[in-house]
Amino acid sequence: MFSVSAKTQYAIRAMAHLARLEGRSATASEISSAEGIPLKFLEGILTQLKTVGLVGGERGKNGGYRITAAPESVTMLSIVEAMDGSVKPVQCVETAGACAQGGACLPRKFWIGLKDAIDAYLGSRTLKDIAEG
Amino acid sequence: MFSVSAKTQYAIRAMAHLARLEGRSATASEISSAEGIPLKFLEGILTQLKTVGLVGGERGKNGGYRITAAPESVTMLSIVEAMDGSVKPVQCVETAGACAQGGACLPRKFWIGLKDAIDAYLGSRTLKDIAEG
DNA sequence: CTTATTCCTATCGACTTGATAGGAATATAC
DNA sequence: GTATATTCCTATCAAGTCGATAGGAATAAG
Repeated sequence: MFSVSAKTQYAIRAMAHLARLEGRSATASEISSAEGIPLKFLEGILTQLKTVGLVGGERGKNGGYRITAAPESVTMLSIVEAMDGSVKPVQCVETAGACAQGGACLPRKFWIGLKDAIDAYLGSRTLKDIAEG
Repeated sequence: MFSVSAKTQYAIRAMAHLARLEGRSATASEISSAEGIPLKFLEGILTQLKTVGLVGGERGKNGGYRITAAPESVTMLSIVEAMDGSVKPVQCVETAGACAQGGACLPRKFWIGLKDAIDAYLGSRTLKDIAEG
């Protein structure tokens, strides 16, 4: 239950790898072999991390990826959300009007509480906690 | 991310239905039509809830299902675990020795912390909170 | 112009999930 | 003891998701 996708786990490893480089860049190939992540799969992950601005990519020879912020300012939540979207135990946590019971819907409050608990945890931990800088 | 299966959502609705009956029994058919849950699917869910002891089932004519404990003593965690197993963001949260880094593995500590946060929330809410008894 | 790299799109097999179907076991009622 | 209502067991199915692979286009350095 509540298992995390391989994609997200890979993303965290990749981000931790880049964090240890302190701003220097690494190619997808380097990260792939260092962290044991399938290259082509990793490419997609890095592209995704790039679109949300967590990493920067430079094309062409001598290109590569670099982290764009200090590890202590990158929350785990931002990485998880970049991969698998926002925490949403049930669909209706985002659509207030969907339920017939409206604001009085107890299950909805329950699920929103769960989302908040998860977001709070993931939002309070940073890459620095993981990368052992 | 972290979406809850339809099965678990159905199970909660079914349990809430039984909770409002205060110990009286209901057939799967009744619950199915009252809560809008596919009958055959629901049967499997109730069987599963029975194996963990959350409900009792009586066969034959005039049979049905009844809740076995007071709603305020049934945690949401127990229902969720009955449906989809224990909260386990990554495999290694249960197998301490799997990781090469052993006890020093920071990601593992991170995931265990997430599990603990989720378990704490789900364990602190009960059926009573949902069923508006 | 060659080479190394990011980036884009398509595809694949395996697995999971929600749902359906048929029927066996069991208990009640008449 | 037969009909009926119900739980319970097993098998199956379609659709979707996921992890992974493949080929190649765009881009930049030298």
